Amino acid sequence: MKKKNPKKQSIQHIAAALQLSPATISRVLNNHPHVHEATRSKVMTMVEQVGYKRNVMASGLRTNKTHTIGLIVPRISMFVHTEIITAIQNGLHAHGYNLIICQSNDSLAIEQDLAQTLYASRVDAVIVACTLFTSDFSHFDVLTDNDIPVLFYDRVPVKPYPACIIKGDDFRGAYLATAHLVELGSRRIAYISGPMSCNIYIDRYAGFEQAMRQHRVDIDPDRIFYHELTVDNARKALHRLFARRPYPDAVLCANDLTALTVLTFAKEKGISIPQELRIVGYSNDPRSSIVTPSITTVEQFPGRIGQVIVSEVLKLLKHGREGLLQEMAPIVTPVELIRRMST
Amino acid sequence: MKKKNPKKQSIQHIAAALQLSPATISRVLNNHPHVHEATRSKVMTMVEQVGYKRNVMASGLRTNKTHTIGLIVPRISMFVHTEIITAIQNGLHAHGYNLIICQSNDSLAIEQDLAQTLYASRVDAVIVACTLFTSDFSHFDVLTDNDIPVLFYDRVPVKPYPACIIKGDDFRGAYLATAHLVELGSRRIAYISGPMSCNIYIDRYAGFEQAMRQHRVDIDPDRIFYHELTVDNARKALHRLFARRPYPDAVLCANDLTALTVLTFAKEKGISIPQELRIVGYSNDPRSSIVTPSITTVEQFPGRIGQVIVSEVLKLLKHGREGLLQEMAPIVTPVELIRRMST
DNA sequence: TTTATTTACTGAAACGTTTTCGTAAAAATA
DNA sequence: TATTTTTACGAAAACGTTTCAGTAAATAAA
Repeated sequence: MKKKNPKKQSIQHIAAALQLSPATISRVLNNHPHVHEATRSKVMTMVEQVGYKRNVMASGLRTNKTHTIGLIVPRISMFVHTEIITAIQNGLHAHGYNLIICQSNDSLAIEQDLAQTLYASRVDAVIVACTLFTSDFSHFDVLTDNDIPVLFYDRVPVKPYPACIIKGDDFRGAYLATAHLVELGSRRIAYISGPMSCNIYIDRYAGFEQAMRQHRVDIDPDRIFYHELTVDNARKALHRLFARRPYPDAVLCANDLTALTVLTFAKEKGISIPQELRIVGYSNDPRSSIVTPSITTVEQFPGRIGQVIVSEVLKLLKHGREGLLQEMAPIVTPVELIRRMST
Repeated sequence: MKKKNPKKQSIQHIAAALQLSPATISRVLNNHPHVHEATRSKVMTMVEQVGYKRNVMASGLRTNKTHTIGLIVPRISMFVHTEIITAIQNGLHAHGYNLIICQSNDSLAIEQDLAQTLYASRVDAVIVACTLFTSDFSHFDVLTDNDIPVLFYDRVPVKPYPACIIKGDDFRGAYLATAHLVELGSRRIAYISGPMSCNIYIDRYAGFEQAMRQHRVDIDPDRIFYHELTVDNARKALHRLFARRPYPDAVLCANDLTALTVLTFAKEKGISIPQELRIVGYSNDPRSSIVTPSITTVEQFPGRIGQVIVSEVLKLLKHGREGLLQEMAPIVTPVELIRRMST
């Protein structure tokens, strides 16, 4: 049973061994009609026997299809992205596609480079979650101009762009979270947002604002912060917030890392959660549920987002770009507020 | 500045436009010697102007190099793997390589399929962290037989296999953890291990055993469990452990998820940590540090493991397989015990 | 029976590179 | 000046597949 040195097997070797032409082998392999049943099985057994595997470079060169999808994401270690990527990877694999995963590290320069690289690889489609700072999207033109469909999710272009767009309902998520705080009685609500160059923070701010206005609660600009959502930045904001009284009675955070940082800070200062300060995060990072007290947050259902992405990508691959033109309206996926001990 | 319809650009179009032969363009693009400086710059400006990007399928077909590395991993969402993958991806990208990431979902059948697929894609090398249940490795033969180097990490073959092997010092990690517990006074130590089909659990058990023996503490077989490290399985084990007295006074867990489950269980039962029960985990999952009490665990330095993997892969790519033969000894990366409140 | 249609296959070109071999022209050497 | 060496480039083959156009045989229709 040991196949020693199977060596490079090509369609031609099979053809020669069977006294057939390469064309026939190819037809068998691609399930083309007009091939005799006897030859088909003869070929298949030989293919099995020598362990032939199609060379995707050769076939890709000929057909202009790689059966490979490119993915650009800021960081695969961010919880929501990890979950979404897992769903995408499993879904695409089930349909015979490979996935090339790239990380931009939230650097625009790297993102630009990656778009070029993925074009060079002639992937069949590209899925992108942008950098925090991507406001110009022309580096993706090389893809769209060459009929490689592009699909954005989560962090998507704010300006119109000829691509499929899938985003969470960030407006609603922030709206629900804010309304929840107000209904519990909070009035001095602080909001720690990400940079407003990114659609998700624009939308979340809008949801926050609308909830505040509808409930006739004033927004204190001194309690609003816009910056990259790192631990350091969160701590700086907290020092400002608790520099003088009155302290805020709630902090709405645009991600869970920031919410966790607020919780740690509160414990250090002896501020009781939720009695003196309520905390809400965003994304339902697993850490938010195991910490004490557990943190109220907004679930985005990353697995479902991944499935939507897969089905949209497959649609684009099947119908080419004509399907795109009418489908320019962004697809918005639902969110849900998860109430926990921090409120 | 708008480049409308740049259309498929090939080396031949550039050649035609410049009255040169494709060979010359190729030489310029690959920095070959013996090309006149004037023509070189002429070609480069034209390449820039029309936005030409090499078709890697064509060049790959010719050179048998794809500049793509395959990665097979049980789940990208497992913390250690997420970190390692991030390091690998960044490291390889810096050297001009793409990464195709695949998940086996801990299924041997999928892993076998993926090995085939990656061979079909003619990746330049494959990096693998095996399934929990991979004990036969012949499905990777298709790669090694065709001179595609294979590199295993973390979960590696237990039998000799012609591949580069990189593993954490699981023996030492478990030894340190166990010795730590014994030195604190624990004597009735339970150990929740993963299935013994996998090298990491074999090694960890050996480390546990050696520490127990050296400190002359008896191992009670009723307090040892071998199973997939899920929450459900952990809870079953805990029910058995706490079905009758005397209760264990420490639980050593082969991963942090299990340690977290033990912690939750103890809180439910009103068992005080660490006074009545000490807990140690493995891997330093971020959750283990933010929970109260924080959990003592073993740090594996995933970022460093990723760097080692990258440098070994690059070595293999540079020297081909001859370097492999002498280098068959596994590379072992260090670990460190992190003491926290749970002990 | 003859003619039209279908079936089963082959030959050859094409996809876009890289690379070997060959050959002029230029430069160095005699 | 004549000869050798070096430099700069072109022609063409090759990588392994797919597919178009074509053909001989088998089958169906007339």
